[in-house]
Amino acid sequence: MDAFFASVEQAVNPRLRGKPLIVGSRGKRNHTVVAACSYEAKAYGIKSGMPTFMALGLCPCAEFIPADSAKYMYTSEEIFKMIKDYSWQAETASIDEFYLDVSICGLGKAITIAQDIKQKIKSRFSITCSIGIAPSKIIAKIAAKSKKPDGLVVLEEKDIMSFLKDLPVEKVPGIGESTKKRLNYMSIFTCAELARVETGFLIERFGKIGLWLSEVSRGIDNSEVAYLNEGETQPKSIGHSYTLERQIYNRGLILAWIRMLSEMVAYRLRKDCLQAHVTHLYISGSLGFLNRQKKFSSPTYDPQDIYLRCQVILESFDKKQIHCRALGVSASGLVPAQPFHLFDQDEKRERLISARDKINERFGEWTIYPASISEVK
DNA sequence: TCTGGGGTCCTAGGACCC
DNA sequence: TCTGGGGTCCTAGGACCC
Repeated sequence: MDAFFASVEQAVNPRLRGKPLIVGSRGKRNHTVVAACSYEAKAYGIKSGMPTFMALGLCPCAEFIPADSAKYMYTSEEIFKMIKDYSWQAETASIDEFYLDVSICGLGKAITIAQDIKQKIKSRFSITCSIGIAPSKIIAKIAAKSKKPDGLVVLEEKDIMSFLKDLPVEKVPGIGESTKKRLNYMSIFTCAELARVETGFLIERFGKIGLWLSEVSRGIDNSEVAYLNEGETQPKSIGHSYTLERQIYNRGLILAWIRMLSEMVAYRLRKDCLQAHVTHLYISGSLGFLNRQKKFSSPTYDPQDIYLRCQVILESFDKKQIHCRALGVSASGLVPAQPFHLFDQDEKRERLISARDKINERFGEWTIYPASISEVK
């Protein structure tokens, strides 16, 4: 999709069309970054990932809308339902990117399918997308990105090398800031230059990534598009984090935030019918970035357990006073949830948690919550 | 106003087991 | 006499993506 979040907002709200629009990742304008921006905003030099205050500096008249992820998720799912009718091999790569393997159809048919998809998306959602058609996933992705918005780029096997020739290495998805710097330091700036380097040398320098770099610079990517229904993909981790307005020192307040995040993580685990063995706690502040994880023998989706586990991890941090600016709680080592009725108390606790979920689902989240989080809610 | 929040994958070292 | 080798699991941290 092109400028996905911003396009969705402009589609549902005619007042925003034709205007520079910034979709922020959180409710408040300050203290957040640009999650997406309209093409009108891009014209001012605004980019996603940029702090909002900086974006507003470039274009003070830009409209600011807080992100509404439920809306984007719904649109994304509806688009995928449309796309998967064209092939058994259809994959969701992210909220606004999909892969479709239509290689059996031949190139002519592939182009027709692409035009068809573009037209359907436009008529149903009033948003545009860019499509790349190529022999591999990574080349198709680069092709799609090369002509936005509303593009359709076809790259046949014979065109790939000339297409990649002058492409800066950082345009390849998977080559980020750090790898770019290392490559540039070796005087490697384009894919053609990368392709000339010996594979062995790249492996020596970059390990497993080296082999991938070597292949991708030659347009080689043998990864397959996933088959539909192929392993209902279960998340590997579930987490929430929060950046505070300013540093806090008060241990009680830090614990209240941890409790709040534990509640959010545990709720999502229960929604997905999962339990977690591993709890992660991270805190950034004056001590730098602290990130610790701990595996526990019994899996849980009980917010109280996650909170207590975080406290165990917190103990392992420097005992000195912690100054905290941002904090996060996440859960991994996920397994399907099993009701555990080993003791009466467990069963009572389960009933309590599930009753609370029902109340909050019916009357709104945080209708009932632990008193200990009242100061941060 | 002074840089978010949600994830995935990979690597390396230490602990531990047989 | 004076401590191997192979494997797995756990943890921390880096890089990357949208």
